[in-house]
Amino acid sequence: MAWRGALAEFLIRKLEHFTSLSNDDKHALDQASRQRTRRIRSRDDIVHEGDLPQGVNLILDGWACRYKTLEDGRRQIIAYLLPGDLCDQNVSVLREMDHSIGTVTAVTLAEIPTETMRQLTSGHARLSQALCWESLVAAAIQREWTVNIGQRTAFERLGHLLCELYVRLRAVGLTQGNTCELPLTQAEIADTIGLSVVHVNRTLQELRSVGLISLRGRELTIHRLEALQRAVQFNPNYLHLGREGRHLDSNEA
Amino acid sequence: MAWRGALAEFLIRKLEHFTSLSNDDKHALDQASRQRTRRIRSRDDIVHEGDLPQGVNLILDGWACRYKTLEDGRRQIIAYLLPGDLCDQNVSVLREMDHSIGTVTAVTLAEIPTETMRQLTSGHARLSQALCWESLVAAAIQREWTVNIGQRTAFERLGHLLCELYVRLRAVGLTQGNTCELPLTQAEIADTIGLSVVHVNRTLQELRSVGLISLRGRELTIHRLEALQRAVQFNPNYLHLGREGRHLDSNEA
DNA sequence: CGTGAATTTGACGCCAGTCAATCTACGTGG
DNA sequence: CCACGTAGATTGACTGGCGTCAAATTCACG
Repeated sequence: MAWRGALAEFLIRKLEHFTSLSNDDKHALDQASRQRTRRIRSRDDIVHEGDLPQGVNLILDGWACRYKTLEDGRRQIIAYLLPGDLCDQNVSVLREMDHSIGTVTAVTLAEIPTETMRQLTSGHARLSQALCWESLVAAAIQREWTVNIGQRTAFERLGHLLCELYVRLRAVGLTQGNTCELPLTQAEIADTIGLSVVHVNRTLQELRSVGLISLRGRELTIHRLEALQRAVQFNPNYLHLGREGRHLDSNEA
Repeated sequence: MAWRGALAEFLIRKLEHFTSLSNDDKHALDQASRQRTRRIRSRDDIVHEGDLPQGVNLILDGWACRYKTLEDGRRQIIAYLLPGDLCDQNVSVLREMDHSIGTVTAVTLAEIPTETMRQLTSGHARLSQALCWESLVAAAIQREWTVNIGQRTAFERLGHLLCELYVRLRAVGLTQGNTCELPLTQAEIADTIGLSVVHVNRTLQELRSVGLISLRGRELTIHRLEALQRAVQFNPNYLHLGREGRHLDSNEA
């Protein structure tokens, strides 16, 4: 696999869950990722609400999140940005960010200029569709979060979140067997699923005590993924990882 | 105003909150809306989860909603689609709908074929940006709903929803003074903001008793919009209605 | 008017929040 | 190498917002 080690490695892996890309596509993506990279330390802000949107950010390494803060300090984490995730392919048409983006761990990201994005999509039809797919999936995840927070119990919410993160990490090759990293504090989890820290703690213990997961340090293990999925009604269809663009595939690669 | 009465009237009005469109742009939009229109009766489904996505739907008249149902019957309304709203500009790259779309009232919609959309965006740069803006705003609304359900109290959630719907309707000219239609049952409101019907009922009474709103039949009046906005921390910036594309404006219209 | 849907009300219970203390892990400086 | 400081995790006691159940009332409409 020639693209292991490419800066855009995780993005390429993710997009290949939709369709296969040509070497030319992959090369173009990797080149775009090399123009300007930045390293941001843990728990720091990348973008502030109110900022003028800049070009597209691609997470190369580490975890970040979108979040919004209310006047009285309540905070909601709106999305997690994992390696291979693109932030805001088209935000540049907006004048002002309506939320912030901050890091969870130290993050390396590629800043892809708007113009480079334009070239990428206009010159590579397949790639353009794959990028479109990636932004549709991001929207689908946001919708699923609405369902998760709106309808599910604490137990289901938390289990659902863990399932999603595990499956998304697996899609980019960041799991080892049934374990993956989970660099979130319980306070961050709480702000993600609309619960208090105390209740997150108790619910985690419940998930552990029924033998579904282990969580020690920053390492999550899901012992029985199928069982967990059933218990929390996690249906991965919204992640659209089933090579839905397979009718577009060619053998050129 | 030449475009009053155009089928795409509401969409045009909405897009003009972003930038001004040329007569050519408006004409193209209106033509696209005339190719195929459909009428769907109240409380009926337009699209089912699992369906193959079809072309783009434009709501010409009436209210619809996106929703998702869990196995045990719990339902979450994920978004409201109001006149002028486009559903899924690019879904055709997905193989399967991950949620359903149903009507709230009787709805008239225009089905715009994928190919027509392509022509619209490739031949009209300004329009293309405006449509991009509209889908970014839809995503921003979805994020705000996550915040709303995740962090706010029942009182705030409900007030916030009412503010949003009022402001969105006003943006397409569907308000009269400080009143607008609200064709939702309390059960639908409950499934929207993650509360029980009973509690929605009590919270509505609370909003009425403090003199912020009236709601009789299908008619909502917000007596003191500013006060309501403050009381529920509604900040309309996420709707991006401030002509953020104004630097693109020309005088050609 | 009759009938079912929608709204409203009351009583009661529980899930999850709050407050506050304790424990643990870990990095830092003496 | 250990004392100490701090962030994060955990626990217990208590509270309250919101859910559930069930009945009553009003509304919409044929």
